[in-house]
Amino acid sequence: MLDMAILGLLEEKDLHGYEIRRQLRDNLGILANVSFGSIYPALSRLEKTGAVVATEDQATPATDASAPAPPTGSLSGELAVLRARRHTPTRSRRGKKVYRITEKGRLVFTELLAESGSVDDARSFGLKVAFARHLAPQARLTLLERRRAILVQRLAEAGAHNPDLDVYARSVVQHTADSVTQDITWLDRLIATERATFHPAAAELTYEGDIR
Amino acid sequence: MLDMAILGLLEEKDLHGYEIRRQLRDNLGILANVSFGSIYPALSRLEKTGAVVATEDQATPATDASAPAPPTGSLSGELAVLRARRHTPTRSRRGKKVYRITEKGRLVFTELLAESGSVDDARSFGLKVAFARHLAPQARLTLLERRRAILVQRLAEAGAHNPDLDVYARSVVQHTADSVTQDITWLDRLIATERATFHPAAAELTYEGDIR
DNA sequence: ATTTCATTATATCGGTTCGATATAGCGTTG
DNA sequence: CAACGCTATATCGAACCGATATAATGAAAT
Repeated sequence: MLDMAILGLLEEKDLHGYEIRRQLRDNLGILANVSFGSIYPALSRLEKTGAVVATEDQATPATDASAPAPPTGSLSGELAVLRARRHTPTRSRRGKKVYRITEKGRLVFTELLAESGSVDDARSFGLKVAFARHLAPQARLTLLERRRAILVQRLAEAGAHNPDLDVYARSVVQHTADSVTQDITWLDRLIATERATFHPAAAELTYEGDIR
Repeated sequence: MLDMAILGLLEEKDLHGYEIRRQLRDNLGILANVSFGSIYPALSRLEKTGAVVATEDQATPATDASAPAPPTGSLSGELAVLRARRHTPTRSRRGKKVYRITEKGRLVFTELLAESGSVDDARSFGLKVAFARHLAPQARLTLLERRRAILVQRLAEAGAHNPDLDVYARSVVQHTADSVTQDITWLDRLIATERATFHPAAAELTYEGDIR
């Protein structure tokens, strides 16, 4: 799921891991404050499958420290340099690895965005919606309806609130149900808007029709 | 986190894995439909640390099939029995492993419930609230306030919604923020009730006072 | 009667995410 | 110039999920 979001960001411009996290955090705020422990493995995955390529940070103007053995005079200094080298063979001086999306990556992104899965989780669904502008109107509508169906079903199954629950359990269950209800309302608004823009004229005719 | 919930259920009565899942699903419904891939490892964990003990299913009244070599006359029948025995050396006939909470388990439960962590995640927090009746009034209040503080901070950090977001991203972010706001409102109600029951008389005096 | 099916029941596997931790370069500020 | 905070990458263990395998049981269908 993170993969999709990362590819979505890289579609706009090349970024490195730290920036990706910032973008997610700053732009999508509450929805996606993702850990580095997720970001970097995700980038490795994507690189391994060829969806992205890691390029060196070309912006290394001042203080060229790539000399083989800078005679610092300090032994510990030299050792530190070597240790750093050993640990970061492919990285540039600043240690920035800028990632660029490939053609395959663009394909993968489209697939991930359009695939039927990843709708059960609120987080994953939210991320999909956040990048829904890359979807065809039809696929967008389908996505929203699929999520709606899941929430409705979940609400129905939870159903009749158990009477032998104490105040706290009942309260939290009720509140969760209310949240889901609000989610559905939100989806209904989105779906309505979506339908209106899709066929603005025949809106009243095709209304409530043959959904599969 | 699951550990706490499981111990909470076992505090009421002995249960086996399948039942634990059902209880969570049926009672807490939407909030906690937990996978078996979480339940069974959790039970193993708890057993390993001695928080629970696995007992045999003693309820095997009718059709006593524990005879060493029931003369079924059918060879395949005998073989089936033996194969079942081989695969389930510690399990009873039905394969049920009923878990009972230990004294240490009760202690662990109290600790898990009272610990300051596991409040960032909506799920974990929900589960804690669901078992909040086992908490002291003070600890209960603290739990609710801690969660509230986190949500408020999260909302503040998300802050000024980015203007250069498209309709979809903006919509999902806004909706998420609304949900969090509703969560806070809910918490406020709970906190108010909690305070009222804690010191019913001085409610108006200590009102809006020295929260840490 | 027996096959078939749904339910009950336990268990493991691979993959994803998180939180914590380690490391280090860099810029600002005291 | 030392201390601090931000930028930046990376890895680790633990938790959880979804899928899958296995098997016993009971009821319904044939």
